[in-house]
Amino acid sequence: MSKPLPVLDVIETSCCAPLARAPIGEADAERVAAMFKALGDPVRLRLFSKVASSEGGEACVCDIQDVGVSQPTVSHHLKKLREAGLLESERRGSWVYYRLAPSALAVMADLLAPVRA
Amino acid sequence: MSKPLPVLDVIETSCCAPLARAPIGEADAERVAAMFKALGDPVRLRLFSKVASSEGGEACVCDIQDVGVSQPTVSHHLKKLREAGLLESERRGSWVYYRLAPSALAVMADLLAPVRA
DNA sequence: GGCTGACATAGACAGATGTCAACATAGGTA
DNA sequence: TACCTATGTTGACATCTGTCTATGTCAGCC
Repeated sequence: MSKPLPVLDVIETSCCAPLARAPIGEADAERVAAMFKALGDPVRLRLFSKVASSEGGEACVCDIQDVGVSQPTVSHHLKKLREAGLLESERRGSWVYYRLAPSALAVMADLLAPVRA
Repeated sequence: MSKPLPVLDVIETSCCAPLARAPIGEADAERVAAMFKALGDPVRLRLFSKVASSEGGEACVCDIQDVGVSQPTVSHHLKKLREAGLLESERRGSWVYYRLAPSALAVMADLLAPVRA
């Protein structure tokens, strides 16, 4: 197995086999679906992409909140992304900075990895 | 631009830059979010994984419908996966076979590719 | 202290979503 | 023809979700 040890409470560095390798289990499906669901909204996807692509790996809310919805709605979506384990946040002075959760991208990319015949 | 020509009606073989490379545009976000949204339900994720991991690359509905919900609900979810461009279906005799849409996995995996610093 | 800016929370609301039972359809078999 | 099996469709329902306005909280500045 390429999964040495389950590290943290959320999905860390690895979760399960690629979706195309073996049928995902019921419990794993629940957790993984929550991650994909978080990206399943256009506004959240844009916020996530803005954070992920921002210089220095983090972005202040004020830098990314121009997505066509109200400020509370932005805050609501960022919370969802945090709860899904995709983003982390930290307050510094007046501003709150968001950055990618360490292995969020890798976990999802692994799940979607094509299985060479 | 690395997007020579939009080929089909859905996202074909490529859509846009990885989420972590540049902020995704509004229109692209709409289309991509629909794909992730389709995987954002545990039942759909399991159905998708069952099809994707099935031998020969395709599976009859009767082989995958044991996911804890009624048959109409399974049918409903498979339709959603089809509409999202993730699965294709074909009727052969009494049975309907589902298989992975050609580049579905690759498109999503590319979007989630980490951008090496 | 009071004020202002940045962000989060609470509550309300319309619309979307997941589920089921009932029905429809399509193909095989007799 | 009639019947059965496999699957899709319809309509109804409760719940979830995205959005807003209003309000709260926290930090800096006067």
